[in-house]
Order: sequence, then C-alpha cells, then structure tokens
Amino acid sequence: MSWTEDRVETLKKMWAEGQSASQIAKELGGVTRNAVIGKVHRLGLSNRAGGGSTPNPAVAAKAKEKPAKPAAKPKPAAAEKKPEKTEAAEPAPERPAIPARKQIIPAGQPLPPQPSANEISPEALASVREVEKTAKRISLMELTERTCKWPIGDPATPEFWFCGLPVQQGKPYCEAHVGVAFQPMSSRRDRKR
DNA sequence: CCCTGATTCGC
DNA sequence: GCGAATCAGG
Repeated sequence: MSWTEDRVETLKKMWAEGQSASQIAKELGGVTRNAVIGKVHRLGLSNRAGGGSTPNPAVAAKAKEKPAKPAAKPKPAAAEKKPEKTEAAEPAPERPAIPARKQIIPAGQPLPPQPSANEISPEALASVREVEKTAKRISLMELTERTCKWPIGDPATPEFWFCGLPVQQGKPYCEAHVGVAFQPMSSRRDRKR
C-alpha cells in the first residue's frame, strides 16, 4: 500500500478528528499504526493543533531532551522473531505452581450483585451473552489485574467461573461487562418489564 | 497486559 | 519517503 492522495486525506481527516493512529491504520488497511504515525510526522501534523499556533500549553512543556545516541545500536538479542506457534492439540492443564500466597487477589472489590435480566438494556444483555460464549472461563486463581472479574454462575457450584477477557483499561471488567455493571441511573429507571 | 504517540534509522 | 523497531508513557 502506498500513500495515495485519497489515503492521505483520510489520514488527515481522522487525525484531525482525534482518532488514534491504530484506528486510522485499521480504517485505511494495509498499514500499521507505526506507518500512520510516521506519515503524520512527515506531514508535519504531529501536533493535533491545526492552525499553526500552539493552543496546547502542554506541548511547550513537552520539549524533551534528545540524549544524542552515541554510535552503537543497543541491539539486545535477536532472540525473538517469529514465535512460530506450534499447535498442540492438547489442553495441557498447566499448573503454574502457585508462587507463595501472593496469588491472592488483593483488590477485594465486592463483587457486584448480578443485575436482574430485566434491569439491563437489551443491547448490553445481548453483548454479554455473546461474550460469555467466548469468555476465557478462568478460575479465581487465574484472575489478574487485567482479566475481567465478572463472575458467572453460582459460586457454590463447580461450574463457577470468571469471564477473564481483557479488561477495559482501568475497570475491573471487560467492555461488555462494564456495560452491564455501570448502568446510568437514567437508563435503569423507567425500565419496564 | 492492553494501549497511546514519538523517534530513529536502514531501506 | 517509508515504516519496523524501539522508546516513553498511561
């Protein structure tokens, strides 16, 4: 793929809209976000300020010192190139060997009450059901800082598991579950059944 | 770990 | 000019 006028225009437009480089790359296709960023710089619009002036004070403070690379390129070790994933047709029930008792989940965030199905929006509910099919189905021990902690099933049951999908930055749940966990009061009210 | 943009430099 | 690799940060 090359930067045709068309694509550059899309790039400019989206960048101006505040779209992220990865989003732009995905939209354009055939390029990575790095390519997009590189192009953005070459076009001289790294600063999302269009006018030419710098309305953003943070930019001024952003002035950073350039260490001036000596000469030798700090090439660590080309140990990794293509992981070459070899498909093993076995579940391989790995036991990571619990390292001490650090494995206890610290966040004691009280688990939310499972909302009644009739209180959440149909869309959110639909997406949740969709997610639960593809969920990781991890156990309590496998919960980490960034695995969705949405509980599914009855804790008193052996089939109890947690969603486990990647969380929505910061939040304790994945996108879908954040959707049903944080319902605005406005939408919860007036919901008839 | 997921993501963001910024920079460098072989091509 | 291009963009992967890298850097720096959230």
